Amino acid sequence: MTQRNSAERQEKPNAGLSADRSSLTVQAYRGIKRLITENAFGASDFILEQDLANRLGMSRTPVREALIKLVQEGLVEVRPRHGMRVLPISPQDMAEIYDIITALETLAVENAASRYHAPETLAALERTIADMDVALAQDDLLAWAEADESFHRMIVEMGGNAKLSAAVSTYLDQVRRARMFTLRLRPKPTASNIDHAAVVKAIREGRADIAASVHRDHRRKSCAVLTAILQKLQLRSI
Amino acid sequence: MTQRNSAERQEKPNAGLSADRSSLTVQAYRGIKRLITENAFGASDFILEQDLANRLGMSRTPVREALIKLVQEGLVEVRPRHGMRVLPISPQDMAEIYDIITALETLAVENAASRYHAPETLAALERTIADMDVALAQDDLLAWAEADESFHRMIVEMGGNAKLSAAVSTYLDQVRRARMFTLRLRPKPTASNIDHAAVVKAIREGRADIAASVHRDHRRKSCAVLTAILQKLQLRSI
DNA sequence: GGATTAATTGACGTATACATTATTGCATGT
DNA sequence: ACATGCAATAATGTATACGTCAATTAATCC
Repeated sequence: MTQRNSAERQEKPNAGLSADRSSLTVQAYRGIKRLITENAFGASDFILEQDLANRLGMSRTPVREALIKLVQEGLVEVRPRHGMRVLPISPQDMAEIYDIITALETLAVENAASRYHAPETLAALERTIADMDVALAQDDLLAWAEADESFHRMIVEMGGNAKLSAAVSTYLDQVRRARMFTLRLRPKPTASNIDHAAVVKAIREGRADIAASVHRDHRRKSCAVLTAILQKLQLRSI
Repeated sequence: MTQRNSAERQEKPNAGLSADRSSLTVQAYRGIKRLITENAFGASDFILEQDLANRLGMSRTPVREALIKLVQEGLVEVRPRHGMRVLPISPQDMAEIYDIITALETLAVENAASRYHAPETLAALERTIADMDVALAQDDLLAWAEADESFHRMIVEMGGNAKLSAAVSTYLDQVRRARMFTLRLRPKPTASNIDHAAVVKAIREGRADIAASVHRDHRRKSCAVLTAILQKLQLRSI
């Protein structure tokens, strides 16, 4: 009778968050993704499935399943007898991905401006702008990047298209490493918040076309800055 | 000893295309996708991993790996003790996906108009338009749909952003079933080719903004027609 | 008789075993 | 010394084994 006592507390509301309860496959997925963002493996060296399995304390099966997802999300590459590696990003990749992000976020912002938003939502949005200002004043670029990403995530969410949010999130993951890399190489992003504020204003006023065009410009500027840096450094890829 | 004979001929140069040489996982992927588009399983009934494995003549492992991909592409759903099923599409899903497709294709068309294209490319493009006219004249809606999809695929390719092409393709897969379903329920799409021709003309002339806005309108009209049908039929989902 | 609980079933998640095949290193011949 | 081919090695792709847990059925209690 190894059945666990049915009196055990139900954890339905917490289901998604409790790390233990989730399957090894998703633990592997999260684990590998984490290792990637923490740059635990030097760019462009290959890691074998078995090594990942050892490191994560599980067998190859869930690792393989996680890798399939990560490959499809464009985060890693798997070469049959060499293992997995983080996909390097060339300036052109960067440009292509940013093009897509720009189009998708612009759509989201356009939709967001056509919808009603609770005052708290808009307040939260403006809080991220304030956070960015503070971070910038303190020269805390990491905090700035985090707040910036929050802002973008929030306005995309406000568009009300879940599939769109998911897609944008995937593409942001693809360029995160490159963005972090350039964070200290780019001029202080002081102008960003002017754009952000303008977008929020347009959303508040329901001016979809203005919100869209401001946001499009905003992203295009970012893209230009980042790709320019990558190219200047003569880096074929990161 | 059911292992297949190792004396089998090498087909390296043909690797990607020969069905035999490709891994069972990709065979499973293609096989299941094919079964879906051929509507081999009635919408909304669940199929177990083992059943799929039997049907495809392989073990559960490659089936599971294929399912992970299909889930992530938004084509199917897997419920732990019920099996896999084709994801039903509600009118709202349809609208959300079309919104994304519209944004992405519009970007591609805009890019396409800013690039040079070989005369053969443009000729091939116009051939699909002719094909659609012929198909429509003969009331061959299936041929029409195929040519229409070719047209859209080609202009997206002409944008020159590979990741963008892949993304659009994924989203088109998601709505293909619904589109096929409505094919005979919608008014004859006679106006489509007017739009298509206008897009090609704008691309030829390098007028990115015109190409973009014409194409956006084109897709929005399609979306409106299709979602209207789904709603009229009171179908909560397909 | 209805509802709650216990037993049973069987599908899934994961680990492991195994055959295949690419890569690496070595030996051999020119 | 260099290229070529063969053997050894090792990582992968796939199958299979197995424990776990959810869903269903049987059984018990009020």
